[in-house]
Amino acid sequence: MFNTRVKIKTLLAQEPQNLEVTVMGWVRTFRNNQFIALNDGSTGNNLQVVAELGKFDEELLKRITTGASLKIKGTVVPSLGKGQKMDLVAQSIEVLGDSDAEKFPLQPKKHSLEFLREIAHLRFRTNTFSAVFRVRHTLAFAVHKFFNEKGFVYLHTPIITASDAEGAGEMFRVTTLPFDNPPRNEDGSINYKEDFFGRATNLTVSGQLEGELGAMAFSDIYTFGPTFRAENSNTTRHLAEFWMIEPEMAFHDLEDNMNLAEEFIKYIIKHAIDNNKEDLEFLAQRLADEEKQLPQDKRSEMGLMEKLEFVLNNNFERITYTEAIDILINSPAYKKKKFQYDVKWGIDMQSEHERYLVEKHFKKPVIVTNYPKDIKAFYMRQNEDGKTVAAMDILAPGIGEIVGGSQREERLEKLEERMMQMHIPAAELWWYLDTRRFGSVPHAGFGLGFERMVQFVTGMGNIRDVIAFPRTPKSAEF
RNA sequence: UCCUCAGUAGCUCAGUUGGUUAGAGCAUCUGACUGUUAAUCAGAGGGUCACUGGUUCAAGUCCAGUCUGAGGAGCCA
Repeated sequence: MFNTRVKIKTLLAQEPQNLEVTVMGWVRTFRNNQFIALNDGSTGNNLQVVAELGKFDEELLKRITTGASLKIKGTVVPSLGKGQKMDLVAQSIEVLGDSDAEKFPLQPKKHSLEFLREIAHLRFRTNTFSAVFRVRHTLAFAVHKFFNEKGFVYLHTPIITASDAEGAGEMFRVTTLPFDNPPRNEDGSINYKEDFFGRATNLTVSGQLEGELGAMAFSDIYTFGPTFRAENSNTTRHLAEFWMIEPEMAFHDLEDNMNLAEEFIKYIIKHAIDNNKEDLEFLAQRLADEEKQLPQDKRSEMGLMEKLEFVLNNNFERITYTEAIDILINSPAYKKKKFQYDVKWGIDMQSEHERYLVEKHFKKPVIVTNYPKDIKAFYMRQNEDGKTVAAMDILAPGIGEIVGGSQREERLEKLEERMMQMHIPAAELWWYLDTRRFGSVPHAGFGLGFERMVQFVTGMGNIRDVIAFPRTPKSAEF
């Protein structure tokens, strides 16, 4: 029976009044052959356990090494030292699992994030990663809480999909056919009729199309699940496997969509501040220390906590694509030819353009709406001007696009016409088009990259450090 | 995929115009000390200089290729 133990978070919240308790956790450091910093992951803070001199035999003390797991019974008393309010004076110490000090890779010192990525199975045991993943949990929980409170239905859309029509990127093939000798048609092409599903299948790149089917019955649904892109992307903000949140709402237009997205983002940030203040403060300090090494002009103007409070207390800037282009063309940066890529109406904005708008011009999250139809997906609702669609992207400082969404084209003829123009096989998507045939309604939705949200809230610069076991090109360890 | 940079001890790094036995801090081990806060002090051990090939009397250092990692770009969330 292990359940009689007290979690360190619970213990540290109490006053030290000679309580007798049992704790379990992992050794962070063992100082002076006397003081054990014990952590059980319930909080970033360690419990200081005091092993009084002469009370325990040498053989046991030698086994108290960084990384070892311990069960300790003792009495909680006010600490004589300065760094903590309480000590657990040990009566008994049991080593549950040894950790060979010569082989355990984590040391009580600062490690590079790159190195920790190589030992991702152990990095949860560091201050930084335990904070990041507690915050990640809180954010995930807040996602469900937000939508649940609003009466959304959590819809589990399929991971394996037969449609490759979304056009959201390269897909991973799912098959049970043998690679060395697949069944073939007479013309030499692979015969997918013999494959597991009787057709070619892939891992999903988006649950949106299925999400729309749900919205046409429940009014409001959201998905929150793994999403896969087989792009050869090597950046600090792309993963081959990531988690995406995709709400879809019937009887919503573009403005409703923006309102919901903004409220949603603020809600989950607030939830993290309310529930993980210590972790966020730790991460803020980490970020500040890291930025001290940068030249002044590369440092953030705001600390992490300030940035989050700022986002909560200010409305996101809302501009149309056309206005965004005007701002860029009239910017000092453009006039001084600072942009590598030219700006004119119709272009797909480059990272440098988005960064300028968000980080230099507005200095806060920006929602850009009504993009040219030629650079956006087939399902977005066509505007009256004949040139633009009711799309909206939310751009966040330091991250770039964090949300991509739109009001959907609910008019069957318009949708079919657009699919034809963009060479989307309508026959394959008969089920999708059926929603426009039977009780079609104006509706809208968006996709939010969960890891990018976690990056924004934790201040972590690399997306590989906010997902437990990142999948990127040439990397699928663990 | 493209561009740039990097790969030297378990970790973080230094290593001069190519030249004797490749160094430091931390970690580890041994000992000392004992109310410490990444404890401290003394000593010791620890290297396929990413890999393959080449140039040279001589390569960690120069050249080519490969692999891996990082940053930026594209694709996007």
